[in-house]
Formats: sequence, structure tokens, C-alpha cells
Amino acid sequence: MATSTVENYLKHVLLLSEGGDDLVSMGALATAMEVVPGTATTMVKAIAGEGLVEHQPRYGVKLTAKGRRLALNVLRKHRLIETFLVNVLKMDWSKVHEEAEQLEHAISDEVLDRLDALLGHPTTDPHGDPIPNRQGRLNSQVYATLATCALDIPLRVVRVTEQSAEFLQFVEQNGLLPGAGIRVADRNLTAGLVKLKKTGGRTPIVSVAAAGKILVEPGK
Amino acid sequence: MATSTVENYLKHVLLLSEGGDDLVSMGALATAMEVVPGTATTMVKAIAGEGLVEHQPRYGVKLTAKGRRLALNVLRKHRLIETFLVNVLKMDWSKVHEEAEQLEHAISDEVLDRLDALLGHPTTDPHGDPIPNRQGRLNSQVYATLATCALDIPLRVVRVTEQSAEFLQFVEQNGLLPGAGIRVADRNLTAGLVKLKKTGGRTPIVSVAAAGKILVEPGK
DNA sequence: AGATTGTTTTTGACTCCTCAAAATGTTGCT
DNA sequence: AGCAACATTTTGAGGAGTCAAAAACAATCT
Repeated sequence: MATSTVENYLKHVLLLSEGGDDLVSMGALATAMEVVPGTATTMVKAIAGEGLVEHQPRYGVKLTAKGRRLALNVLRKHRLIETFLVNVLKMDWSKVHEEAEQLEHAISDEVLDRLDALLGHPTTDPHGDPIPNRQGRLNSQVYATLATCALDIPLRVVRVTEQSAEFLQFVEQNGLLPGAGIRVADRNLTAGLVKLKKTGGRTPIVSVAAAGKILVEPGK
Repeated sequence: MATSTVENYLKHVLLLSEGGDDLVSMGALATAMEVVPGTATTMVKAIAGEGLVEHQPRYGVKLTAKGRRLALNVLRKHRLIETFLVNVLKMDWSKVHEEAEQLEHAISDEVLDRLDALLGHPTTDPHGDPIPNRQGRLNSQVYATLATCALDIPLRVVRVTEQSAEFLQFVEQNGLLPGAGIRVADRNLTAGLVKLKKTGGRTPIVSVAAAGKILVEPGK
């Protein structure tokens, strides 16, 4: 059985490769795992020996089929737990990520399936992140962001791709939760600012960096 | 923060001292932790250094006030999680102990409190074991067992003090879940057998060893 | 008292995961 | 091509938790 450290490495390789099967650099992986690069190298060599990842020395790492299966299961646990914490226990959406980081390694597959049923087999978590199904299929649709989409057309927020509590609170305070209707009024790349217009009249201003983390689709 | 290994040592010292503040032997602790005695000695010395237990070399170990507080919190988590798994997720009561062993170290105090509220502040878990409240008060009433109580008076099962899945399944199959009405028809200490009589007519026979693990109170 | 039995502690070693710092390789620039 | 800048790997070391086996101690039985 993979230790929770190994599960975390696999999960981060999956998240950093974002669907594509390109290589993840040691630097990026080390940063995500909050360890020094040498540690990541050591660990990657170890789990490569177990057939969980393929290591191209000096170029990067990618998941094997086996590693991908494990990583998707961890991700499924993480996102279903987040959904449970928000929908059932009514926890603050900005706090559930931390909590799920711990629980995802402690929960069994049986509890996972029962949670899934209790929640009605949700397809996304409270941040709009897609939840892999039991078979490990992941809806990896590509969305536009508030930093890239066309101006002045009606949009709907579908996903927020950063988990830090501060950022999530900022998003909530500006009424940009998944599901919110919105349009981009103006974008000034020189100043690095994006002016929004909410249905209801509010006109929050966010940085281009923040806007790039808010995914949208054309909406009513 | 105590590691989950430390939490487990503290929990087992608490359970083995059963309310009383007498010393727990290294041998008993090692057996409970499923490690060799030398490991228990090493660990106890380490956590004694952190002020969590008091170690009387060669005689045993007991919790300090600080250690007891932590141990009770772990026990509270364990038992509330078991209750959640059975009452909400409808899991088999013989399986939830294993699951809770993992989850008790991963869950935050906030989630704990929300679970507690969701469940309606239960005072016992599905096995009848008392759940410590937030302040760490533990209802440590002393009950008779089927191995010691008077014959032929109406009883009610209140608690089953062994967590192995096999034993719990045996208890369930004989209709001896907490809450069940029952009386002891006969007890033969030589043969080591206890004959029971259920309200409803069934007359299960259990060993004295098993009977000693089923706690009862006088009941209609 | 002396010897036997059983428990506890000590010692040395091992695994897992980590870091710091030195060594090595890659890439881009002039 | 030669060099600078950067990323990666290697090396040596340490903490946490564990085991096996030897040593020390306590309790009990002649």
C-alpha cells in the first residue's frame, strides 16, 4: 500500500500535468510538495521503482497507468470530501481544502462510495473542480478564464482553480462563486486589471492574475 | 502537534487504565500497540519527555493531565466517527472500528464538533461505548456483564467491549446488540458456558469469555 | 539465600522521508 | 565555441518509529 506521502506525490504529478501527458519538472513537483528539489528527485526515483511513475532523468516525470489510477482515486477522495464538508457539514468553502488534504489519505474506498451516494454522485466539488468517477474518468473540459475570454458577453463562473483560503475568501466576497453570472466590462493588460460587471450591478475589479484562476463558460 | 503514533499510544494508555489511574504495564501497552516491548519503552520515554505521560521505570506508565486531555479527544473522535459511519452512512457496525482508527487522526476539531451536532450529541457509540464530551468528561459507569450478573432477571445490553469484526458479527447474529432485552437462564462455570434467554424466545449460548465482554443493566 | 521465570530496558540496526550543500548537466547568450 | 545561469542529481546526515537480541531487574519458588 502506498504511504500517504506517495499518494501526495502522485496526486501532485497528476495536477501539474493537467490532463496532458507531458513531463512534470522536478522543480515544479518539489514546489508543490513543499520540499527541496533533492527530496523530490529521491522520492521520484523510489516510486519509479514501484512502477508508479516514469522518470526521465533531468527532464521530468509522468504517471504510469497504475500511478494515474491511484492518483485519480486520491483526487476523487479529496473532492468528494470537500463536497461533503461544504454540503453536509456546512463548512466554509475556504477551509475545506486543508481538511481534505488530511482525510483523503485516511478514508477507505467503501466510505468513499457511500459518501458519493449520500451526496448524489456529484460531478464537481464546491470550487467547480471535476470529481473523477469510480472508473477514474475525469471531465477535463477546457474553459476560458476571466483573463482570456471575450469582453461584454454573459458568462457563468464554473470553477476556481486555486485552493488558498485567502483567495477563496476574496472570490466569495466579490460574489464570484461557481454559478455566479457575470460579464467582463473591460480589461487593461498594462495595468494588469480586469473590470467585471455582475448581474445585479456590482462591478468588482480583480487583477489579471486572479482573473486567470476563475474559469467561465458562456451563460444566460 | 502529537503525531498519530503518539495519539495512539496515549489512547491505549487511557483504555488500558480504564478510568482508574493505576499504572499500565509496558507489556500490555506493547501488546495493544502491536509492537515489541522495547519499542513501547522507547516511545514511552519519549512522550514522558514531552509531559504527556509519567513513566515509573520498571513498573509502568500513566497519563498526565495533558496526556489525558489529548487521549480523551482522540477517543471522542474515534467514537463519534463510528457513530457517524453507522448512523449516517449505514455501514456495518463490525467494520467501523478499523475505519475510525484511521480517521481519528485526520479529522480536525471543527469537523468533530460539526459531526457531533449533526448526530445530535450522542452519548454512546454503536457499541455502547461512552463518548467523551467536549470538556473531556467520560461517563464511566460500571456495569455488570453477562458473566457476572444475577440469573433470570430482565436485562438490557448496554455495551460490547471488544472491537474485533468477528466478535461483533457474532454478537449481532445472536441478537445481542446494545438495546436488546435478555436474561441469563443458566451459567456453568465449569463448562465455561452461559445460556441466555431472549425476549422473543431465542436461547443463544455463549462462552463465559464472550459473556464477560457484554455489559448489561437491569431492564424491562 | 539461591535459582528460576518472566518482564522491562538497552543496544545496534533498519526503513521512510527529509534537508543542506556540493557536483553535474542543460540551455541560452555572446 | 565558451561561459553564465539555472535546474537536477548526488552525497552525507538526521529524526521518527520500528525490530531483534542481549542485558538488567523483580518476583517467586524451593
